[in-house]
Amino acid sequence: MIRLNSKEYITMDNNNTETNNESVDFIRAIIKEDVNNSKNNGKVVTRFPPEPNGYLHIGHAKAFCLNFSIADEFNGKCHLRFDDTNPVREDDEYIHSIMRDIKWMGFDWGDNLFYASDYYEKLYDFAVQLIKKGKAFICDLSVDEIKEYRGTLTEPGKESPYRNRSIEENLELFAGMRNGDYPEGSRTVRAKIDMASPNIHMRDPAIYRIKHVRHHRTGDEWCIYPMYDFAHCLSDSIEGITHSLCSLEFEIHRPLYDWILDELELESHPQQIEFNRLNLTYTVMSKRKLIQLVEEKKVSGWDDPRMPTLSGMRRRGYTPASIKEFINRAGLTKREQIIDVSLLEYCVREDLNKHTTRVMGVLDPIKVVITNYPDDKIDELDAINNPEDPEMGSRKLPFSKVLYIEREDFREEAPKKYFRMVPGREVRLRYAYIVKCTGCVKDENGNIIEVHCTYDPDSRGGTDPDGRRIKGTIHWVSAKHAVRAEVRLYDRLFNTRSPESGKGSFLDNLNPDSLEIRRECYVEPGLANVSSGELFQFERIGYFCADLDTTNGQPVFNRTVPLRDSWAKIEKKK
RNA sequence: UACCCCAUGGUGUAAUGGUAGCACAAGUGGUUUUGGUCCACUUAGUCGAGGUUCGAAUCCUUGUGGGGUAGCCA
Repeated sequence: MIRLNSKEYITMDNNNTETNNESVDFIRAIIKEDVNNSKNNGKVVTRFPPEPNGYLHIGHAKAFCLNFSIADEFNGKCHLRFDDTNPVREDDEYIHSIMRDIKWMGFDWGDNLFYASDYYEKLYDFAVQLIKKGKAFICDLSVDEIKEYRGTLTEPGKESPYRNRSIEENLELFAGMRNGDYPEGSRTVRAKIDMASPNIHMRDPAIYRIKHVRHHRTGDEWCIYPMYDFAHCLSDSIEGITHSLCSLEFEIHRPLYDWILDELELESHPQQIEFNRLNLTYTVMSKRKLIQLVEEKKVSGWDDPRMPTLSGMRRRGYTPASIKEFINRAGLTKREQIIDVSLLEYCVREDLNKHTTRVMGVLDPIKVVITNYPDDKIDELDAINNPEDPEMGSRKLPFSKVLYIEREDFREEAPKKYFRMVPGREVRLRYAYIVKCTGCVKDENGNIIEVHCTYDPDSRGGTDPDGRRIKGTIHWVSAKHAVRAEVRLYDRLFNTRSPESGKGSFLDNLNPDSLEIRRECYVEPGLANVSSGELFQFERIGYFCADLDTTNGQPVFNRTVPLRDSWAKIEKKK
């Protein structure tokens, strides 16, 4: 999107710019309205508030793309705030990975880096204020008792016997809690709201608990920590957030969010707006399940290329542009969304098609001998780097008597519509020559070990001099010049559309064939010294990304996504 | 069973009381030195019942279906 002025927005890839009737999602509509009404003096401040207890996945990407993009579109700011209010689950390791992933996606929080733990002192003071107002109390009920007193979804709760302690006593006990006088679990601070509320979150919710646990940033300074519901709204308010965007499951927390800010009579009262989480078919997204995959070694780690984490997707070869495009296309509403992974795949292909260099690589090699080609001759042929972008130029490819082609590109008997290498027929070797297959050589077990053909010297470059139409074109590499490579073929991690639903464990739905490693692949010589992260299209096969495990002269490629394959569809139908 | 939210082709999403459109997926054909890309076309939708209105996907009532909520997690 391009900002025209403070009120009007158009998209570039849409040529009805003059009509300017592009629809916006409901959140942008609300914010636009607020800006038009000069609410918050027309300012927009959003925030992305991850808890540093895990790696970011594409669902988080939706949230931070939203927050950063909106800030950008409305000339505002987006804060990065680590919601580090529960020291038992959090660690610095995650802070680094989260910042890395957000930067990789192309967003910048500038100076606006915050931690909820920076506000512990302020938050403590706010709790004291609430106590002084008679709106919070120290409760000595145990976890089990609190649960019992809370009531159920259908029955109201009972008031805590400690609910009517004097303000003085509450203040004294709270100071004691902070001072470390009491063991964990012995007391909590609770907001005094309404034990009969139909919304359970309003039944005197805990706002502080005792944890004698070292915090990754504040160390041993504190042994009481604020709960999410208390810390989050106040952190938002302290930072002057105008629109606090979160996912749907927090909808029911909104009355509490507002209650706390109202009781404290804070000037800055951000508006919480909830949106739908992003879910993908054939994928699990919950942090718990992703941890399980890592811990039970179902994948190699958080950055396994099959994981929906940003670090996994980066390693797999997904680009930030393709992920953003996908998120934009997925949309934003209040309905539960389960998006087909095929849309994600479409978005990567779309981006990679435009930008990656074409190369030739043979993943399942079989030797081809051009019987009428001179033994020692080496030809240099021109190959176009990207037909979508002439500016990417061309490169030289060595050609010689012995080549490798894909095993599936040769058949002794051709099925209908098969136009690759078949005895007696012609096929084009891409950018090289038209060759005629003359037969094959088998070992004692009947396995084909070599294919023979003759070439037409007049067809250099792959042209057909006398205008005969050659339907098939196949890729190849010169055996003498080829570089051996390892290729890792990834498929979806699960073989059911919603691996999280159904009877058994989601692990029952793991796809046993989600990773296939091919160690004897041959790629064109220019790929000998690729560096990790480089992206390519292997012609006729798919998009590949040089893996972290690549060492000089020994490339390892990850398949990001295969090319669409209409031949596979034809074959499947039969 | 209480409260809250949601309901448009297979999937996702527009239409904000006035012609139900787009994308992905699926299918058919064309172009092609990648069975890729690109192009054209086809299939397919407003959860049900009432009501308001000249007119309802949109507003109201109600039913049904899906989701969320009973951490001293976020």
